[in-house]
Amino acid sequence: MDSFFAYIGNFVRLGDESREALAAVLQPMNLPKGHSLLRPGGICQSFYFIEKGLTRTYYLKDGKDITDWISTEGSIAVSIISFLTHQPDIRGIELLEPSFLWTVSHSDLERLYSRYHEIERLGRLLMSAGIIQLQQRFDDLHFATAHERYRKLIAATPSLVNRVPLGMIASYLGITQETLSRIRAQF
Amino acid sequence: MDSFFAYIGNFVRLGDESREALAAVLQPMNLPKGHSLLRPGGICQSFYFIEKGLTRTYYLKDGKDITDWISTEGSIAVSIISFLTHQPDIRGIELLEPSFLWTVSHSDLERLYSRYHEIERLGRLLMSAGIIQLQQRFDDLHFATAHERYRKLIAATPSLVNRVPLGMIASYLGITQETLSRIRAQF
DNA sequence: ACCGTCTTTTGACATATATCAAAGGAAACT
DNA sequence: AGTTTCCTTTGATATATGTCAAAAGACGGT
Repeated sequence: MDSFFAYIGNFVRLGDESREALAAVLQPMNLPKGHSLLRPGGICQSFYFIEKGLTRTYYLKDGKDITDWISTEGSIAVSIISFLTHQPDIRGIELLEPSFLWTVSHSDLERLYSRYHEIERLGRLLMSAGIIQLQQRFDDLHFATAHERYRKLIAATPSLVNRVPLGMIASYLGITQETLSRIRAQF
Repeated sequence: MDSFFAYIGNFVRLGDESREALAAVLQPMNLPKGHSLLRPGGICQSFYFIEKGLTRTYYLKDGKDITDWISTEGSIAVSIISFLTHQPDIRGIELLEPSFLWTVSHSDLERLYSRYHEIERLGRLLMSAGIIQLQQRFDDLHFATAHERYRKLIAATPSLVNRVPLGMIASYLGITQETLSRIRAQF
């Protein structure tokens, strides 16, 4: 639980009351590799803070499996559009490694938002951080070559190369597995 | 001002007090075509609600002018990373048509966030809507062809074709002007 | 109405990446 | 250890899009 609050601490300093209220809704989960947190086409009812482990968000497009996002220790896994709109979305979430997660349900979070201004602020800041992340990834996809994108990814999270199958990294970068294999072959 | 509050009303129903506090910080601006709301490399100190007119957010990459976002009547123009982080960013904002805008400064907004839980909530919901928009655009860039992206854009906002130069639409779609011209030539 | 500037189209060619196919390796299960 | 399944590499070819260049067209100011 400390790792979760350390993460939260990057965004806001909670008072005792709201901190305890938030702690009270956290659900610990210990799950095996391959476990599905959300099936494609379902509604994302919770977000997951990853204390230990690795997840990916993915979807199927024309029969191909596309990795949309990879979440590592100390970050959050969620199907964001579904979580925010409460509508089904094509994205699913699965564990790439046995993982220890803290779960927060949408309904609990809504209740906390209404009751605690501080937590509403936390929500705003988490969303803001999400926009920044997504915008930066968007810029990369828009105007960096596949080669540059791969270099940036391994610079940011070197361990992924050994933890995530090549095909998943490739679709995350917006290229095919074959192309990534060739990029890799030239350093 | 009504158009601004109509927009806000999509997200949250403000009480009288917070509504008046928000109204009090709105600054109307009437500006000519070509006016620069933010110079590339500057810090985005405000966001702009467009009551009438058209803006684009852009940046320079390797000497090329890239249109990052186009904002039309009834939406918001802002350089989001700079606005949120208070850091300089490569993006600038300019008017593509003479426009009537409502400006909200970052510092006013921060004060309102702290004072009114309702406005903090509004901020959270605006950020959430921003993530959804950006994610959908990201998905398109990732896995729709240039042809599909162009069709979607004109389906969503047909008037843009006549209001925005081709080169700007092309870079917004992530392709060159020549490619877009050719796409257009085949319907 | 004219001139200069900005915008769009068209052409020839180059290149990055995709697709299809098959073989080689590595990991997992019994 | 052996077998199945998954993962990665390599090859040949196809395709979408980019780049460079120049002409044609539209627009705005005087």
